Amino acid sequence: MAISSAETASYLLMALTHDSHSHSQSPSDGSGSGGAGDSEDSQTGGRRRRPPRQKINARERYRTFNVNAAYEALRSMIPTEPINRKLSKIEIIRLASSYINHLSSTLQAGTDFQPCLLHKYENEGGGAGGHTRRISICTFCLKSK
DNA sequence: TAGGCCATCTGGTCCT
DNA sequence: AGGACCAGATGGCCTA
Repeated sequence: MAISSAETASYLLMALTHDSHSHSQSPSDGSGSGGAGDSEDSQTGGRRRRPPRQKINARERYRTFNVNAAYEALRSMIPTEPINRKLSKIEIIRLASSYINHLSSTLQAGTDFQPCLLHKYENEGGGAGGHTRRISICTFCLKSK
């Protein structure tokens, strides 16, 4: 995947507009890496004839591309160390959620020094409950100094 | 080498 | 009817 996202986008758009008549090579046309790989299906031995899927596949690739672009946009808003640390999609979602909580606590607490901890204590009356509670340490609180 | 992650294909369902 | 969205299946790549 050494292709820039701009190139990928234009390629996907091309694939969409010129929908399907190209059985030619492309990063993955027809049978990429997954699935049954027989999008043509009816070759020599095949009896059934399914409608061509290239156009639908191209649309799905374009949709996936847009989803990934959204992931990238979200990723760019999450501070990490190092700044360009690779995050999986599930990490992006979890960290983004956590970061939103952190920012929200920062607003409520009026400080950016461990706001999540402060906010938690304010909300819960400082731990008057009798039983021990687990204190979850916010990743972003740990980093802030 | 196993496990995690990902892209792609595909069929189903819902919506316009 | 066609497109968007989704989930399952599958195979490739990468890392511990």
